[in-house]
Amino acid sequence: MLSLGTQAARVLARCENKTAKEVSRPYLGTTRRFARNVEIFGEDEPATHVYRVVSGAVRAFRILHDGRRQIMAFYLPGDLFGLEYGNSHVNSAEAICESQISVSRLSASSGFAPNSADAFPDLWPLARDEWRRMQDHMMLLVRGAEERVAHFLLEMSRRSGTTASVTLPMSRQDIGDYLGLTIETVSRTLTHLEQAGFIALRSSRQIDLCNRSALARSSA
Amino acid sequence: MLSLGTQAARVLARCENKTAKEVSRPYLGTTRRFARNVEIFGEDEPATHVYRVVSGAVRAFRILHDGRRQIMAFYLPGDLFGLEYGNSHVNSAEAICESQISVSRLSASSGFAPNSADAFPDLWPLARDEWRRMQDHMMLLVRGAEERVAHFLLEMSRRSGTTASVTLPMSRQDIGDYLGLTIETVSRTLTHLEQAGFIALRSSRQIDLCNRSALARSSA
DNA sequence: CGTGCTCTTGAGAAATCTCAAGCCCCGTGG
DNA sequence: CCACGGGGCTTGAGATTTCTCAAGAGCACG
Repeated sequence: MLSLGTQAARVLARCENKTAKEVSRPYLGTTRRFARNVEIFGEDEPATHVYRVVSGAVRAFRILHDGRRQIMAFYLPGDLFGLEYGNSHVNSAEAICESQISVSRLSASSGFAPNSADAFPDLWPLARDEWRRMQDHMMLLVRGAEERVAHFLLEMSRRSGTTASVTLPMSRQDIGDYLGLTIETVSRTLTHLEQAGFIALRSSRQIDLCNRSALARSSA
Repeated sequence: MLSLGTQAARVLARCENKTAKEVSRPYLGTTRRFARNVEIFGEDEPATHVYRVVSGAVRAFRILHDGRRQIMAFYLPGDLFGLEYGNSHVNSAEAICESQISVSRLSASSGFAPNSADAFPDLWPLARDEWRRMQDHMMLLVRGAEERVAHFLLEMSRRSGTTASVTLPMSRQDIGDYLGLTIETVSRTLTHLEQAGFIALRSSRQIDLCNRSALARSSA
């Protein structure tokens, strides 16, 4: 069993209540614009940069053997992404809609050079957030369609910081590929939730959450 | 966007080709014995130790609202587990069968005290392995029953280092809770794989992999 | 006012789950 | 040595959920 020692423990403690959005190291990145469906990075590409969504939205995904696409995560404004545990990307990332992405190089060639003891507390909260999101996502994939969709709506609402209504940047296909459902099932489930009075579809991408507690019960 | 700087980049590079099993910091832990189905740590307990399986097998899981159990990971001899990103455990862990677990305290009170730059390369490969395993697991949950079971058998075979045959320490219920299937579906799928000549069930826990390539095709 | 894309809806097919029964293995005790 | 009992595993049949295939509706854009 490895021992982690005093300083690691202190660093862990320091990270504990810090979220990825609060990581406050200086920004060195340039902001780039990506059009809808344009690739930001691809699977197996060397992971040379880290990214932050300034505006818009991003999907990270993998293509399965049979051509199906599994979306591993959506990233919304403020979210960091693209930092890998290895040298190359395991997922591809694309802009879901017209997006501004802050891109910064991950290497010595940037003028800024903290030692690794400084970098560690930056990396750890990112890893933790990613891990938690993924763990929740995994739990989601073994539940019924209504639970998945209800949970998804609440997650999007929470993450976009809205209360009464949520604007989805992604298509039904994206939602389906994220939840492991077909677009038809996603659509039908939304219709059911509307008929139950839990939500109202202003338009297909604009959804009012009329009854959050009922939604939460559905997602439970 | 945060910058990671030179040393972090070097450290990442150093970690790149290191797996959890190879992490070589000194062991300080004492080896404890856990009987079948005995809890090693529980959800929400403070994460004060790190664990390594010496013999036996461990399941890490969460209980869902409705009483169902989702197994997040199995740990086999040589695997490290229980290291969390926060202060407390998110999963519970139990011995699947009679197991010896090496337990070491994760704090300053252990005599061993590397600085965090030393601890970082220990933590990072662990996080990476865990992340990869989880990502694969997630991809698995959106596929058909036969693919899930075939993949599971190959994974267990690979991880236990055997070639022709695999001995499963866990019950059908454990497998089902890991794969998001019922025990009946797991059982039926194994029967199908046997009828197809891909495997042979010596006993319910002892499975010969007669045709690995066919299995791999099934799991693809 | 078409055209193309996305979304919704329907009906039948397929996969998985649920409920129920029975089997197998193995340890225990007569 | 054999009957008994319990847990784990398998099998079956019908219910349920989700998928597939197909058609049509809504909407933005040229």
